[in-house]
Amino acid sequence: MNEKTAEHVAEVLKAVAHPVRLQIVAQLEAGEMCVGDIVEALGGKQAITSQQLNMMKDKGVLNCRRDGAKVYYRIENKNVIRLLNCIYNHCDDKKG
Amino acid sequence: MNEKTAEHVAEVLKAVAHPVRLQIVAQLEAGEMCVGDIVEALGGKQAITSQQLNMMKDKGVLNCRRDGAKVYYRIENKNVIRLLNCIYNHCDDKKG
DNA sequence: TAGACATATCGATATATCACTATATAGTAA
DNA sequence: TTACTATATAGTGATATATCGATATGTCTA
Repeated sequence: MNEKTAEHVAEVLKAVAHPVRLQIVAQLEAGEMCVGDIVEALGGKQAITSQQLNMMKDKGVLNCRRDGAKVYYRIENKNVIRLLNCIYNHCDDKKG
Repeated sequence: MNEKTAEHVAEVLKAVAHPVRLQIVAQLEAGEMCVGDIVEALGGKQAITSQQLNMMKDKGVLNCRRDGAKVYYRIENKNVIRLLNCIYNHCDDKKG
């Protein structure tokens, strides 16, 4: 793996390498959600959740659209889903 | 995803979410290597490489065995390889 | 317009990570 | 033992990240 690729990949991985951000992505796997619903679903704080959503959007993991007062986030980088599946397998392996 | 799982997964992701550590893992995909050879292959510094190897070992990503004066590291968490493949696919997608 | 609600941003602080030098430890060979 | 090679660890300062309360911005409705 060349250095440029490594740096880009590390960026994407860092974007999701956080407990709350992983849970956000897991939530969004089922479909887009607005900020308020994500906050409620995960029991987080509004400001922090918004920051994390924006951060993942900046890194290309998520994208969003505004509908009236609400902003709906969705997974933009579909490979993140595959990544999550790899991780779930890992957890299964550790159990078995 | 429950919080406990999310925390564990985030730990593993953080362990590889670094350009040099990604390159180390990519190197080790072909088989075990001793520290000195990894240092030489990636052009890093001895101390830093050793720290990163130990860090990934602590997180369960790598494991090692001593053979005389040399210490050979290998990938312990095979799912990290699958993870890398997901990532490579991601890069391909971005190009195409 | 005012007021309510949804989301984003600011500014401070705490903590974590990074790369680095110097040094310590472990093993080999004389 | 000494000298040498291989690897690990300690201590430091710079930078990055996390979290927080407070506040700003955007959108709707009346």
